[in-house]
Amino acid sequence: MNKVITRFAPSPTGHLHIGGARTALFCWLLARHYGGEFRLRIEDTDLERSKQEYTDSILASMRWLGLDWDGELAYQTQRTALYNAAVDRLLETGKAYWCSCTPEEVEAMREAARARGDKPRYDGRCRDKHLGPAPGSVVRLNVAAVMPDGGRIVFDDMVKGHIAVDVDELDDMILRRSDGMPTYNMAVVVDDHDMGVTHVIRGDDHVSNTPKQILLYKALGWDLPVFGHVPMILGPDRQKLSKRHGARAVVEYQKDGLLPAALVNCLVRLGWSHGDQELFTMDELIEFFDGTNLNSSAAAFDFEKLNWFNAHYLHETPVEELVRLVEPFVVRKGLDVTAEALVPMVALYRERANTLLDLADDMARMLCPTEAVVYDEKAAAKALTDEGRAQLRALHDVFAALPDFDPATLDTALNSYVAGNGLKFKQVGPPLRVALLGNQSGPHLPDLMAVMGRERVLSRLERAGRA
RNA sequence: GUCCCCAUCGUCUAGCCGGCCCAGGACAACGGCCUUUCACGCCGUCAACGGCGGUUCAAAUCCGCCUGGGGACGCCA
Repeated sequence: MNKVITRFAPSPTGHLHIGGARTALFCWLLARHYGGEFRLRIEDTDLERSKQEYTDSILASMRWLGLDWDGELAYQTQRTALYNAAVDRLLETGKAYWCSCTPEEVEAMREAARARGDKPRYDGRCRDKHLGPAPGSVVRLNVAAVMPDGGRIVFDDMVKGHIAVDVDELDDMILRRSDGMPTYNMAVVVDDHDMGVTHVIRGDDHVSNTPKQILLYKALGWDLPVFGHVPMILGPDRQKLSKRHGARAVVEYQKDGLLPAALVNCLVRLGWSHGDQELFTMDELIEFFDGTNLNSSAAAFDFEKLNWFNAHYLHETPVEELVRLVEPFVVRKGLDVTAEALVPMVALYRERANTLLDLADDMARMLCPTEAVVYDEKAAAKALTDEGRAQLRALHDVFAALPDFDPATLDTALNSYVAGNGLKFKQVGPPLRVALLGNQSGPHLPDLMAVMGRERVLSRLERAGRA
């Protein structure tokens, strides 16, 4: 088998969204699996909507996901000579022709076709006029010249299987726009051929472009790559993913404190499987992803499952690594802590957090000024009774007098206080929790207090104990 | 409207060259265990082959139709 070359070709008109990310992931994995190349190409021929900031954002998201690319980044706007040469060749061989119809005229044709119940299309009226270049003119493909006998365009899709379309369904599409820029289908074919792409994997919104592109390969006399059209990713309501479904862009997940490993794992399972296995390391993915076991039906994105993946990877991440990852989130909350001080806190909360943002929230609850602790209404009403406050005042003095402030000492002190005063633990535990963090959940009390430190604990007990 | 694609638990999916499947795994939900709280973890329960016809001794698996969903039809990509 020749070297496998795949490519991801986003257009810089927005951030990298999860659909594109999954396509990129599949392309990357296939290339890595076969020891081939994964190329990246920026499709910026739409001068109106393409923005450098989006290119930068897409690249940043790719790096964050761990999808590195081979060779130079290609920009279509810098490759116009290539497209022009191909269009000219088509013109010379009669496989393409100049068309002087205005957009309005073409739109009228489409309307007429629609009215007849036909597929809206260009009627080919300039095909035999032998027009030359003129301002406002475009170049169109001469389908009849490429496929004189009509017939069908057939191809075997890696994920969809056998697909066939009548040549009659295709019209003389524009290859070069009046501004001299190539159209999408033209540029894609020229680029994929020039870059030696062997496997074109993309979203299945492109299946209907494929016969058109195959026509171009034929017109140019080039070998076809293998096509693979992966189904779309839908929202939880099975509708097309849109803003109202929440985060779509990879950067948003990054901001929400998701781990790239979790997003990768979640995305790869949307449309691909390896038996019953759910969790994969990158190495395993590379080993198993060979282009088979791709699912041909659309999948709904499940935020809950992403959350589960994230919690899993978060719990697996070594504490030191986690500290490094959570630090920016902690800083963003305006907290002033050193990484060193964060270590025991992260260790304490790692298992109960689902995202880095959760973890930062937990840090904030421990580190904020005493007066900023927010008491959960229900918990406070139940725990901060007159009796509860009295316990807190007594506890304050017990803890203040302790020789050490480590978990063992605190555990003993707390238990002997409870036992020595003929109390039940639930008379002391709940008020203590509310005093410390404002709510009723969290780590084991002695561990929590040891990590928070005596000063903070006493200050919080003092505040909550005030009548 | 025309063309193309798709169809297993609420969701992601395994199975789909027919019998091993009165359909397996995971998320969610629910119940329990663990626990001085909350999580984590562990155990368990609920839950699906869209409909109708064929082919066959036998169909989730093959074929047809229907229904439903999606996509495309641009001088966007």
